[in-house]
Amino acid sequence: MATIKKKRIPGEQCNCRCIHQERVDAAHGQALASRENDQLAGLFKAMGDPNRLRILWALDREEMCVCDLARFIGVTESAVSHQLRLLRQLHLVANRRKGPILYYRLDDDHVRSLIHLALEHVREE
Amino acid sequence: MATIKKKRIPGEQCNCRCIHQERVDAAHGQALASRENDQLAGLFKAMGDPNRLRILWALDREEMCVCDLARFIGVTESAVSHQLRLLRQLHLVANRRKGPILYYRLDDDHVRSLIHLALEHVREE
DNA sequence: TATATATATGAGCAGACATTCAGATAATAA
DNA sequence: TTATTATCTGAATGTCTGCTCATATATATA
Repeated sequence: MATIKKKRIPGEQCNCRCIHQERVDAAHGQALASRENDQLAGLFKAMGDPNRLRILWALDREEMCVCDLARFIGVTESAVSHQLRLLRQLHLVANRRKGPILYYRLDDDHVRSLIHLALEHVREE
Repeated sequence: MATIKKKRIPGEQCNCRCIHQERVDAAHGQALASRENDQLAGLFKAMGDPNRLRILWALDREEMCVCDLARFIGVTESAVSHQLRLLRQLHLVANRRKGPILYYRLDDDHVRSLIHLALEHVREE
């Protein structure tokens, strides 16, 4: 019996594998909606950059302006501004204006909890 | 008074900004060690990919083999295997062998908590 | 008005990353 | 042994991303 050439055709899948179809079906049934999964991944990804994480960790203590944060993590204010925009869009940080200065703070208690929970995991090993 | 050209020299920073030096110092004093910050970011980043998140979410229900997961998320088994290696290294998943088949499962309850906590944040808006 | 400062934005680039393909291992059965 | 299957690994590749630079916008002051 000749080996069947298994080229993957998009949308199709061969059945010559050890698939537990009932598990795959169950997983599909329970899976998050694609949009929600992406939102969730987006949140984790936002927290998954060392510098953004430094920003969040710092803002957990007290509010800081862009200049402060730039000095703190050692990058340009532009870089910080770009990152803050992303964090703002995800409702992770918020700001208040005092004259020309914008003071940033954490926007959500979930962030705190997420960081501390993750820290537990990391410190466990 | 002529404007001073502000080229950033690595390691140096100008003092002509609205820096709240005491906040920067406090932030430095409280900051996570660089290594720990990177580990934490690594964990979030690992959870910050849509397909890896799908894997974790699925394994939260029941253990699955590589083939199942590949079929479930619609990528090659190779892709899943690469992702599982990363998740294994971070102690997010573990496996048990049954003959030639490796059954993967979540390795840590923190993962569950992290996902559900993050979901709360996402669903809040 | 003009000037200075704090922040934001867009372009461009170098490095990181997720995927696929081809081939290597590991386990099982004939 | 050989053949088959499940998984893993390395290389190649196209895409994403985080940074800097240059510039624009917004606020305050002279």
